[in-house]
Amino acid sequence: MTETEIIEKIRAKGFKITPQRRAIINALVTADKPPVAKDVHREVRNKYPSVSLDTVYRNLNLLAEIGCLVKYNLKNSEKSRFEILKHHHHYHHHLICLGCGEAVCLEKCLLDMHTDVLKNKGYKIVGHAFEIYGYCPSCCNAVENKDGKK
Amino acid sequence: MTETEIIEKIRAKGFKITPQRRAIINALVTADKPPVAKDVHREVRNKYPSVSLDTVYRNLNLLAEIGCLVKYNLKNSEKSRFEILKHHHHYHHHLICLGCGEAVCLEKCLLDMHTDVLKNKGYKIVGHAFEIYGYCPSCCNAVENKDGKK
DNA sequence: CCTCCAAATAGGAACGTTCTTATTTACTAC
DNA sequence: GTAGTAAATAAGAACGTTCCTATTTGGAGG
Repeated sequence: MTETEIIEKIRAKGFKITPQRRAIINALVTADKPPVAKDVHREVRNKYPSVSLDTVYRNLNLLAEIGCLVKYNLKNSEKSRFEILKHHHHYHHHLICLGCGEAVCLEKCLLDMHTDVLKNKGYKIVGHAFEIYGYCPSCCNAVENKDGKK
Repeated sequence: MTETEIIEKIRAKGFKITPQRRAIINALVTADKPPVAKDVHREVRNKYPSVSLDTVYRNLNLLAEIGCLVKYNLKNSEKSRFEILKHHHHYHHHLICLGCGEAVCLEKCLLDMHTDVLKNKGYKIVGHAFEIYGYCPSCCNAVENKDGKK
């Protein structure tokens, strides 16, 4: 997803385009790897020194809610990372070592993983979590426009 | 898993049995639903009023590391819940509403979900995360005893 | 161009969780 | 039993993230 597409989507949902918001989006699309909030904050401060960390978080979460990026925690309660959605690849699978915390990102999708990938990584699997995000029936009606927000 | 089995496992891994630890385990196995850390803390303080929250967290994380319970966050960065492993059901699947935050625990396993469950819940799915926990090849060697710890 | 209002912001407080440090305690071997 | 040692503890500081409040600002409509 390009910077322009993201800005268009924000506008379409009825949110405003602020200089801080632009700078945050720019930091995200130009990052080499999914940054943590502080990376984005540091980057944005180069241009706007008074931007608050809260503003960064608010915008990262907004972008996640409208489906422009995915937010994920590699290990339980480590810092969150924020990755702009390229193509339409909503899946995000990780193979995480409980010993050292190292995470391997898996490019393949769910079902393939079970058959191929897991066998070949040499990991000893002790558990997994699979969570699905969406809108429940009663929220679905209110979701089309900005009402999807909390 | 019973209280006795858990204590045996702790001993087998070379960790010590303290009164606080016993009380924490007891609070976990007698809870009706997976508690958050504060629930456990409140419960344990009835017996040992000076137990610190840190001690509760340290023990909950230890129990997760040795595979006696699962720790999970329903929505991104909500509080963690801690569930004693009954049977050998390592799977933990949730259907989470991005609108209201309500979570439905799914009893069925991964593959079934795709075919049956998702269709019938009336949720509009916008994404999911699937994370696998285990030990990487280089950690596997050091895992048999307490070296599996950080 | 002005006005107006919802949305966005900065700053700091609050929350959940982990870390640090100094002290105490459970187990082991004598 | 006693001594020695690694592990566990309490207390509070620190960290990542969210919330609260008062102020400012983007953009729609006159």
